[in-house]
Amino acid sequence: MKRYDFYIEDMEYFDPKTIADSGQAFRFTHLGDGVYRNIAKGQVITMKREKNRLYFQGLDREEFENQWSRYFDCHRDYEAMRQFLGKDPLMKKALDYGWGIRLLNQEIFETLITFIISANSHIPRIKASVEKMASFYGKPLKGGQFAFPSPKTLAKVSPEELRNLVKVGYRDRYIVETAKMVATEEVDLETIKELDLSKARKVLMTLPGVGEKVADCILLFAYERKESFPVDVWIKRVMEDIYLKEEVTKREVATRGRQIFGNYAGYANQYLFYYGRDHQLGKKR
DNA sequence: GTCCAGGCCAGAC
DNA sequence: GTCTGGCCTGGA
Repeated sequence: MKRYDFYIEDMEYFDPKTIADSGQAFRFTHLGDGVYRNIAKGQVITMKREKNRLYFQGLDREEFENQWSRYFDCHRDYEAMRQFLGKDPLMKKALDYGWGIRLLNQEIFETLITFIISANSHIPRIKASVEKMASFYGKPLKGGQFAFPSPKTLAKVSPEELRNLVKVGYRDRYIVETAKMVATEEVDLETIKELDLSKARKVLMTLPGVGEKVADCILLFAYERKESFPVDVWIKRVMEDIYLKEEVTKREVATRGRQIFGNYAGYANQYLFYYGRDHQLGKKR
């Protein structure tokens, strides 16, 4: 990176490209030459990994330590996690393949809405919708970028407008209704932090457009519930093929996933997803 | 033209 | 509680 504000040396298991492609966040963009831009927390930052150095621009070292370190999950011991998960052969491969994944700790409302959008969709389309949503309703940031809109703002948008402008399809009313429930604090996203996993899940699922899978994603990617195990089609295929050796319901896959991987279930999930999807694991011909 | 993708919801049993 | 069909949209 030609210009940077600071760099971190010898940071293991941190690769912007892998994070950008891991399907947990939708505002990473490859600007070319290995430089990635991300927008979060009202900031636009760019980063690049070159060998053992991780270059950052748009924030200084102090900001990284105070505000971004947790976002990038830097307070967790990835070595210990990899030791624990690496005991089985498939997971070992998945850990190597997705070596640079961080399990991000993102903003709650943004994660909630983007994962409602993600239902029955795919990454390029989700990203396009989220970018449009930000540019139409978000606060302007530097470089012509936009922050993710607030609950209040989205609560006031009409579903028709959302559908036409942001191309979210039938999820339009889910988004507006959910934004309303958050804006009025009918559902308080902060107090969910205090609840145990199953209770938190239930509360999230009272929001329209949030089912089991989306709730588990929000818990994992925004609430730091690393024992959460979201089950999408890829995880289901991989788990049935490699671990369970039988076809079961998604709910059963989630339960058994948490049993097998314990407190690291969320990490296992992320590596399996990234590896399984790229290798088309368990896909029926 | 047909098919389907990181699911959710409503309605029927 | 479990199962089924319908659903926006865009790209293969």
